[in-house]
Amino acid sequence: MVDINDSQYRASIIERLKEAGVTPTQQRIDIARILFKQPQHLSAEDVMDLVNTEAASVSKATVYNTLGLFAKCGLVREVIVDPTKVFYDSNITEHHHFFNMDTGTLTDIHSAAVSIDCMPNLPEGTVADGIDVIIRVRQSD
Amino acid sequence: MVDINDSQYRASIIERLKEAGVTPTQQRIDIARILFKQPQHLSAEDVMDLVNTEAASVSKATVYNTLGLFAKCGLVREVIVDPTKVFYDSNITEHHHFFNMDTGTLTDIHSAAVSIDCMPNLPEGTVADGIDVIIRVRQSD
DNA sequence: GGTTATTTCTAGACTTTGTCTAAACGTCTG
DNA sequence: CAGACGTTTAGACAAAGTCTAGAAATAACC
Repeated sequence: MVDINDSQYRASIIERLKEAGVTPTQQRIDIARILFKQPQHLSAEDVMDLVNTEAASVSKATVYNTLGLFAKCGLVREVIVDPTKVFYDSNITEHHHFFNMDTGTLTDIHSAAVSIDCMPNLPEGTVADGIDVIIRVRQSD
Repeated sequence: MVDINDSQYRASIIERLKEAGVTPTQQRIDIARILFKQPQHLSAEDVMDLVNTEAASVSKATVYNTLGLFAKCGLVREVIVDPTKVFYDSNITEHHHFFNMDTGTLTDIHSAAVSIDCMPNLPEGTVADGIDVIIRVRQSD
């Protein structure tokens, strides 16, 4: 388990933000430290709660702006499966998801476990941006 | 193009609702007539507008309740791709979707064009409910 | 037919996620 | 120091969808 307050971890976060072309401000570092601690799926509200549990306090607007910015820069991936909220996935390697509709939980599917064997023709005048495969599951017990 | 007011069409709608175990009330018929007119992707608001364009007037709560009921009974399929609203797809045959992020438009992908070659192991204590494949696209021009 | 019981529908209040705005704050540069 | 630019903030706002309590159908029973 990564220690969020470790200074080397902090330095690596700053480096990662810079590489993505994002100015590493205090608030962005606070948010990034929580997101990148481990591969996970967090809603904006989860991030708000986690970042404000510690000393730091980041406003709602900044949390939303930052998550949107991170998504745009490829630092996190937006996962849209729950009509009530967006999940931000800190694992940006190619993979897919199980979504448990009863618990609202996401679980990763290793990329190799699923393969799209032929790419369908895209609609006129469009380019592909990403492929999401979501397997919806329910509790059996 | 199906005429929504055709009495045979109306009778077939009622039959379809009954088969799905849904009591065919006036409001449900009004909504179903619009949905099943052709394979399409409509938001709850789209349905509200369309159903209230005609003579009939159906309340917001009923539109939401009815769409939820239809989805539960397998008469329509919920498509969750846009964080701001749910789409209801009147095509319930197996297929997938392109989602144009610039226009907010859904387009069908014929089922055969994509194949999931091996079903990954589901999480403990769950059963599969459905597989969604979404290819996100952007305008190239 | 008349009287209950049950389901469905409705208006409008409410909740929740997320956006917008305008001001304040920071940082960098000349 | 002063101005310019990017970032953060509180709080107002917007939009999708839910909830509630009563009205209106519908069905069930005598």
